[in-house]
Amino acid sequence: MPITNAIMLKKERQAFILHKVNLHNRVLSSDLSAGINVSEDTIRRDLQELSDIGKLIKVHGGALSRSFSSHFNSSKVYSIENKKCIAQKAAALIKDGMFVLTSGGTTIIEMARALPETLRATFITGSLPAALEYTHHPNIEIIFIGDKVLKSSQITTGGEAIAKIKQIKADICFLGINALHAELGLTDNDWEVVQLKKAMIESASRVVALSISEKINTCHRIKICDIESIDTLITELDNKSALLKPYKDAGLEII
Amino acid sequence: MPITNAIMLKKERQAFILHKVNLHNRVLSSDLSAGINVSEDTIRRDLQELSDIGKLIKVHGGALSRSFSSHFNSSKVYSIENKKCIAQKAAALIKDGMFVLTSGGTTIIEMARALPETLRATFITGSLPAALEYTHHPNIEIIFIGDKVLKSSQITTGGEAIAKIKQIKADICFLGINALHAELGLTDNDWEVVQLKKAMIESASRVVALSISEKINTCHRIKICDIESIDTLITELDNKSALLKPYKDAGLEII
DNA sequence: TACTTATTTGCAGTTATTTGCAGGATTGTA
DNA sequence: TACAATCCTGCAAATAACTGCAAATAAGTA
Repeated sequence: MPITNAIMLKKERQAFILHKVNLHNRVLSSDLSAGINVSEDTIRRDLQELSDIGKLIKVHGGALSRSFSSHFNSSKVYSIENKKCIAQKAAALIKDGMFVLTSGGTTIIEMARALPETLRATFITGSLPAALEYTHHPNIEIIFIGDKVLKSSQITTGGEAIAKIKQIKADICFLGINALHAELGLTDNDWEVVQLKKAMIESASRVVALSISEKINTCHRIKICDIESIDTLITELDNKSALLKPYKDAGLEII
Repeated sequence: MPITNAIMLKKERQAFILHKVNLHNRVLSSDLSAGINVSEDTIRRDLQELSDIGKLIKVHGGALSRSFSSHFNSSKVYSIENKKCIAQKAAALIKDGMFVLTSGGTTIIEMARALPETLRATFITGSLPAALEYTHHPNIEIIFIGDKVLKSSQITTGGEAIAKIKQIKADICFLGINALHAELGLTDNDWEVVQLKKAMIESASRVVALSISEKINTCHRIKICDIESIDTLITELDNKSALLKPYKDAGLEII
C-alpha cells in the first residue's frame, strides 16, 4: 500500500479507493485508513457513498468489488419460505393423468419437492434442475425437451426446443416469473428464455404464473406476454391483498 | 484446498464457501475450517446463513450443493479417488473444437470437473447430472438430447433420443462402463441404457470406455457391443497391469 | 473584507456485529 | 450401548458501525 503523505481531496481519495477495490477485489477499512492518512470514519463514509452509487459492495470491515460479488448477490434465492408456500399452492392444482409443462427457476424446484408421492402425471420441461428434481418422485413420467443448453439458466433453448414445445398440448403450464406488471405484462431479461416461455404459454390449456410478491409490479427488458395470457397467478400473499387487485380486475384467478 | 493466509471478510469467506460447494458438490466443515483460518463454529454459522437464504443445503458435518441432488448420489461415491484419476486421463484427450458425446455416470461427472477452464468444445449428452456439471464450465457448448427421462439413471432414453444421436457424428465418445469382459464385451443391465450406448458408439469416430478396475472382467445381462468396438480403455491402473493384457491384445489403446 | 452557509473531517460515546470458546445436547457409527 | 464427532447455546472480547457534535475548511454573498 503506497503511503500518500500529502493530503487528498475527497474525490481523489474515492477514486483511489475504487482503484484499489477493483485491483484486489476487496479492501479493508483499516488498511485504507492507514494507507491514506484519514480516520476510519472517513473511509467508512467514502465506502458508504461509493456503495450508494453502486460502485462497490460495502461489507462489514471493508468493501468488495462489484464483479466479485456478482455470483454471490445476483441469483438471490432469498425468501425460500415464500417460495415453499407458493409451491404448495401450485402442487395442489396438479391432478392424476395431467400433462404438465414447466419452466425452470427456484420456485419450480420447490414445487417439484411439494408434489405428493402418490401423484401420477407426466411432466415436460427443458430445465435441468427441475428434471433432476422430478426424477426423485416415484410416479412421475418425465419428458425432457432437448437442444442447446443455456448455461446461465440451465435450460435448453433454441429452435428445436421451441418446435418440440409447439407440438405439445399440455393441460397446465407452470411458469416461474421474474417480473410481472399489470400494464407491461410478463417480462424477462433473456431473449432465449422469453422465446421459450412464449412457446410454453401457447402450448398449454391453462397457464399458471408463480411469483413471489416482491416481483409484482416490476419489469425487465423483454416482453413475454400480456397479463391476459395468464390464467392463474400464485403468490405467497392472501388473495385479498391490495397488491393483487389490479390482476384480479384483469380477470386472473388469484391463489 | 488453497490456504488463504490473509484474513477474509465474512462475505468473502461465504462466497468462497459457495464456490467450493458448487465445485465439489459437497464440503466438510472441518476442511473449510482448516483451509480458511477460522474456527469450525464460524464455518457452521456461515453454512447456516447460506442455508437460510437457500444457497446450499446444510447437513451434519458440512454442506451440499443445491443444484445437484446429492442426497442420493453422495452416498454412492464409490472409489472416488480412482474415478478422479480416470477423469484426469480422459479429460486430457479432449481438444479445442471437438464434438464430444458422453454418457452418464459418476466417472463422467468427475471428468466434467476435470476439464480445463480454457477448453472450448461442444458436449452432447442425455445425462441430466452430466449436463448440469457442464453448465459450470465457462467455454463449453452443451447440446442436450431430449426424450423420456429414465429416472433410475437420470438420462433420456427412447426412440427419439436414439434417432437424434444417430444424426450426430462426434469426434469422440466417452462411455461410463458398468461391466467389461474380454470375451463378452461391454454389458449393462438396463435395456434402455444399452440402446442408447449402442447408438453413441455408432455415432463417434473414437470410442473411449472409462472403467474402474473392479468392473473389469465382470458382466451384466444385456450386451452393448464387443470389445473391438472400443478404441480406448481408461482405468486407474498402470497400462502395464496384467489385468489389462487381454484388452491390449485385442488391439485397444490402454491409458 | 466580513459574514453566513455548507461541506468535510475527526472524536467520543453508544450500539451492533463478528468471532472463538466452553459446556452440554445431539447425532452417527461401530 | 458406548464412543467420538458434530451441533447448539450463551457468553465475552474484539472489532466495526452509527450518532451527534464541534472544529476546520471551503464556498457563496452583501
